Amino acid sequence: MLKIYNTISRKTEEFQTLEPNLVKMYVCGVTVYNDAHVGHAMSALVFDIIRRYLEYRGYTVKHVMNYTDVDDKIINRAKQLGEDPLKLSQRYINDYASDLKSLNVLPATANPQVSQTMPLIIKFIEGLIQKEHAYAASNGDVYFRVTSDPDYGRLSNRKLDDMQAGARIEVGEAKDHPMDFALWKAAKEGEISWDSPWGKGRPGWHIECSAMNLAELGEQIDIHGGGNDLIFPHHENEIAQSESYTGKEFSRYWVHNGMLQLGGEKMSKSLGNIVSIKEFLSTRSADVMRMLVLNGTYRAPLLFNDETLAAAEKNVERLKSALRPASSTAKGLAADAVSTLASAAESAKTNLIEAMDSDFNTAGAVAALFELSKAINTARDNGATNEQLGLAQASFKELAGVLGLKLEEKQGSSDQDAQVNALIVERTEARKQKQWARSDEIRDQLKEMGVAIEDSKDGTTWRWG
RNA sequence: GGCGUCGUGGCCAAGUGGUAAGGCGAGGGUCUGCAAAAUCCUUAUUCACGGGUUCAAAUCCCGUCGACGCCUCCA
Repeated sequence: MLKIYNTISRKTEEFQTLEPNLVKMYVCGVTVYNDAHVGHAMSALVFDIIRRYLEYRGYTVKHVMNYTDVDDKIINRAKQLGEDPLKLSQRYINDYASDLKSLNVLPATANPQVSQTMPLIIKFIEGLIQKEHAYAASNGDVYFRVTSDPDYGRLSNRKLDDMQAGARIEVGEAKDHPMDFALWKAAKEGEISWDSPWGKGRPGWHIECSAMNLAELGEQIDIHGGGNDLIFPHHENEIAQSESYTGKEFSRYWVHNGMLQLGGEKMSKSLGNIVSIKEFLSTRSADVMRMLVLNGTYRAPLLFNDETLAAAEKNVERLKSALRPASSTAKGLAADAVSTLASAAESAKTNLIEAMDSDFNTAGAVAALFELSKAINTARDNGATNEQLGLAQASFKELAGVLGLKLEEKQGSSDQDAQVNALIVERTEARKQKQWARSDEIRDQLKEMGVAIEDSKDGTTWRWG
């Protein structure tokens, strides 16, 4: 039985879907005006892992991730670059999509964009005005009336009175209540805008997600996800809008990932302590980024530093070792050793499911993979044939795949491979002659080229990496 | 100040009432010409601190200290 921590109840709850075997999951995507960073990658990976696991458990997952392509920051940046804002955002949408692909994140089943949801957004706002949850202000903005929602604040566990007490909240002149938030913003001179019953303008930040949810998944969804920095005000306001509009519970489970930490602080565009996904992938593999996430707890802050990265890198290498072929001189395993390996594969599966069922305990799931890789490697060391290893390796690969790990060895071109093979032949000859200096020289040369070699009784094997 | 998450070995991190998974690092062994990889052994009588409940607590309760996030755009 899968259990998920639900932000709104602050409890771990049994997971039950609205419809049998179907999960409707909406995850807040990014505002596209700049290169995405590894913090965004963390969030994308967390929900990719959740989605993969749900699918592994037999659910069909409708996974919606939106793009915010209309926003102040986009407008500002477009102005700086002298570029059309929608062109700019489209450029970064394509960019982010390719980042996600590089990270082996499965494409969402839908990727709605604000700019393409205008009619529904306007209709949504009109509905809220009709139900007196919103009002058009004198300045051309439309605001949501927070006092019209008796539950307002229940996701983030805040009370309107407490929030008002904060000195940082200034009462907008046009607002009836300081916490009222914009559904529609009147356009400033020369800004990109859309026609609406309230004049030219554009949507506020929160309404887009309510509208796109409705468009893609309907009135009620199973999982709503995003970074925990979105709990307030974004998700709080989404709930207020959607539930005021439909009169129904919006999302059953609210799932929030913790923030990636660089130097003890949240990585964010505004703090400037950023490593972009592209920078990361120029030196390390997608599996390493994913392993970093898997090693942690999705809800907790994730430490991004040399030590945690080095560990993740080693972990990936270690898992890869389980997939290596049998020794060419393997004599075969005795029956009892074969069944030991088979039961190791069985318990790895059981343990992985048990861990993941417990609020996506990925660290526990990875531990199950380590146990199995050890069993496989031991079997190989004891002379297992490829056939004997095959079954365990297949389940190992399947389980790693549930977590989204590819565990592929790097490939070289055939020219490069030929060059390496020639050097290996030369080195083998040198070793036969006990010319250790020459042998080690070639090994160093290969290392420079990015080739790791292993000598054993039955010869030398090598691989890129 | 308010809300929330959390504080487990050198580091990352499971474990939420019955006596500390896993990984990285470190030390030692097997293997090797030497390495590398793999594998084996060792590495927390103890879970921020102080009280309390209990036959029994890292796990529950109270308090203290500390970290991080949100309260303003943010994955």
